[in-house]
Amino acid sequence: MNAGEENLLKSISNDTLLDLTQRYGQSAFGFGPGQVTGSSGGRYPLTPAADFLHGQTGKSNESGGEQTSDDDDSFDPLDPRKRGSGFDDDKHGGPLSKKPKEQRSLRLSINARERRRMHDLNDALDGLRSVIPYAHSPSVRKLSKIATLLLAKNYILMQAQALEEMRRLVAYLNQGQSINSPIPTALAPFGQAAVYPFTGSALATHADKYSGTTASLFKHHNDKP
DNA sequence: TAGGCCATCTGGTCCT
DNA sequence: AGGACCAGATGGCCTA
Repeated sequence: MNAGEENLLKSISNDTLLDLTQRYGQSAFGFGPGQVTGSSGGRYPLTPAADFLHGQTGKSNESGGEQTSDDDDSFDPLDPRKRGSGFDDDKHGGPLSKKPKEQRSLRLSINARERRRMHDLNDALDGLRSVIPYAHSPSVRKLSKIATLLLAKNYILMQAQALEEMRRLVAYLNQGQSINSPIPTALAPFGQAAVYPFTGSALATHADKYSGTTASLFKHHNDKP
């Protein structure tokens, strides 16, 4: 882990998590060990396990060319979300319009493959979104890619740390000490520092970098003027 | 209107 | 040779 990453990890703060909690509501962060927020929102209907499996199998299914030939995938130039730069569009006189038919065909094939690859990547990101703790509500804006990765990374770190604290607690109890004896300093913050171990605000920092403000990441869709 | 985010195209590189 | 991966470029949509 390099210094930048370390700084990032250390900087996920209680404040940031508190902020997320407030924005998404308590239910979105009602996760203890073993409890991931329910993905009952309409957008992420799969269970985490099922979705993970889907993510694992989806790539092989789709990339295997199960149903898509190179040129007949779901690309729709009229769909605003699927429109690209249009360089292969004769109407725009792109480079491909001047190339031999064979080269153009090859290019289209490569483009289709790349599109599928990116769709697989996005499917995997959706799967990741579905298992990290934030409000999976249709009224909440979907996490951006970068926010998804940052949140997931820190969620993993928090879980790992919580697990470690749990192990230490079990070891301590197994030593036969009275439960009424003073809790060691190391265990005193269990449930707080263990779950929210970091100080600073790297997520906010990165969110600011990529989104302008942290708040913009979690804005509600129906917050329209 | 500017900035953020995204999908797509494209050419280059690496791998099998 | 063909496919996967990557990064840059481009243009569209959305929001503050």
